[in-house]
Amino acid sequence: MIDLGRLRALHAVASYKTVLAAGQALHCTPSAVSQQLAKLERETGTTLVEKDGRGLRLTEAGRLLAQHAERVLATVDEAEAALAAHRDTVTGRLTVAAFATACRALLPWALHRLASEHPQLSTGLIEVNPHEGLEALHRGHVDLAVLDDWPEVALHYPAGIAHVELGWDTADLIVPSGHRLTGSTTLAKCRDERWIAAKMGDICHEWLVRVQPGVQPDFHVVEFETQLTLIAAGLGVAVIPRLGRPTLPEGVRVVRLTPEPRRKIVIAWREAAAARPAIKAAERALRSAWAQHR
Amino acid sequence: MIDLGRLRALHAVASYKTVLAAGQALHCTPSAVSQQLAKLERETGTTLVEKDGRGLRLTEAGRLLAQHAERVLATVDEAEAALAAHRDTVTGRLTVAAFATACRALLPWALHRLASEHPQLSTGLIEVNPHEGLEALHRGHVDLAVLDDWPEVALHYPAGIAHVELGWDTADLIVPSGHRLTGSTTLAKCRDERWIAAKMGDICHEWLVRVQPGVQPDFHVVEFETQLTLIAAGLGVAVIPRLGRPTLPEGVRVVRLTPEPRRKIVIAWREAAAARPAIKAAERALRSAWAQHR
DNA sequence: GTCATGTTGTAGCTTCACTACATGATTGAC
DNA sequence: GTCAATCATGTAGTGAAGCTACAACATGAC
Repeated sequence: MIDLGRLRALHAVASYKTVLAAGQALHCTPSAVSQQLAKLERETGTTLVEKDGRGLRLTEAGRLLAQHAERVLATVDEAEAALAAHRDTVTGRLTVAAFATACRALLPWALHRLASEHPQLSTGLIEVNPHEGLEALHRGHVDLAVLDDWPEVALHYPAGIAHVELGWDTADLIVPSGHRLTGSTTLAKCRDERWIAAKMGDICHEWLVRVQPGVQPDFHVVEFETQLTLIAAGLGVAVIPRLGRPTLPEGVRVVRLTPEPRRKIVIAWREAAAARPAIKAAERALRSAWAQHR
Repeated sequence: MIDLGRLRALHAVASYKTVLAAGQALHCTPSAVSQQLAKLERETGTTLVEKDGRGLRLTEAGRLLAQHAERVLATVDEAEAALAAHRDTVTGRLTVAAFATACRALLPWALHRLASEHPQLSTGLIEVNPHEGLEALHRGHVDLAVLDDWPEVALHYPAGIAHVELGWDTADLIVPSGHRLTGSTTLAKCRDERWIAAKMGDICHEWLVRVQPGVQPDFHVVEFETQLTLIAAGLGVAVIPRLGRPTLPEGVRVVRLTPEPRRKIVIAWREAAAARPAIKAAERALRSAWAQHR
């Protein structure tokens, strides 16, 4: 198949009339242009130029090919321009993975903002736990992950995954209204409580048994809304983060813990996609949603 | 500017999904394809592919560029196809130079035939003497020349000019009706005649003074029609070729010469343009016109 | 004729692209 | 869990291709 350099040479000669001028336009010597033309003629088996006095003249075939060369070069230009524009455009599809409470408390606002500011971007969301999120990110099933990272159960970020801190979310102990504990306390003092926690394997569950060795939760439910109902019924206590926490029902009370249990909220993406404008725009939108939440 | 080979690699990967298959399609190793992609990414400053399990997945930018690559490659294909079609098509513009009597006796038929058989070909004609014809040919002012070549004043064909014989044209001595010579004669026996010839510098004039040393024509007119009128008026004799000779007026007679003065009718073209279909078609048309003339 | 302007061929250097092979990652079967 | 199959990619080496500098040649103006 024809080489682009040859077409450029032919097109330059067609435009500038002489090999010398074409060479200047292409930033090379006339000899190089002449050689390119000779090779193009050999490769196409066609006479493209003829001598005309001191200069050259294109044959019919040369003019024909030069016209097509112009189209080819224009198409290549378009491709480059489109790519350059793409580099600066928030576009395409962005799928986000996020942990449950972020899905409720942050993503609706962030995705709405993204959609309104960048109509060319289409978005998707899946709820995941942090491990699933990193996996999905790594495998390319999602483009961005919003993860909660408990220091005590620190996440391991695989190579090729970049992450940045969005902020810190504090969790409180939630107890039934008539509970003996008030004001603030430490986890150690709660050792004998009946615990309500997420299911085994869930990071909140992991965190609890890590932070409070020996704890054996009696109730395993995922949704905080349900946990709160169980607490209100006096069945136990739970540690529930503030982000996305439902309005507290009657019959429960907040007890602050010291030290405060905190989880880091993290945004992660593939380093390979770091330059993508949609990623950066999504980070901005998430920060905006985070600020609004606080 | 983007290189075609790289675009081909990207397009193949987009089509075949794996570097391996793309390599097979492009008849090279997967390593080569991989290197091309890596260079394309470096050159564009864009991430085009991402790992996806054992294979690859194109990024948004990759898909975008692959789409454009498809257009570019299609445009290049069109260019090649157009050139190939052009190679087999009698098209463009063909300018012919011919000597005076050929212009009258051959070219009308030949050009008419060319025009009717090849509507895409546009033609032009200029009347020249053989030297002018070769010059015009050499300089590219015309694409084909029809020349008369008197053996005694043989033409010199510059390098790069090809020629082929079309046929031989005989000339006769034309004398007033009452002239002493009849039947046939030799030029030597006409030494004392009053000569009517073309202008100095014209090849017919050159030929006469070369063949008949010492001859000093008294009348110098270019057109044979006029020469015949002068002969009919009894003012002299002339040697007039048969090709394109006007109908003889009253008052003149043909005297055959021995040996017969003959000129070779030649078609010439630039070797560089020899492969052009229009040149070959024009030769065929001229041969047809020549056969018709005889 | 001489000079300015152009094209083109040649030798040599540099760059580029490809292959062969090795390495590393992932998947699915057992 | 291990192993084999599949695939991408990095590296070293090799051969080809492109470019430059220079020379040779052609043309046109004066």
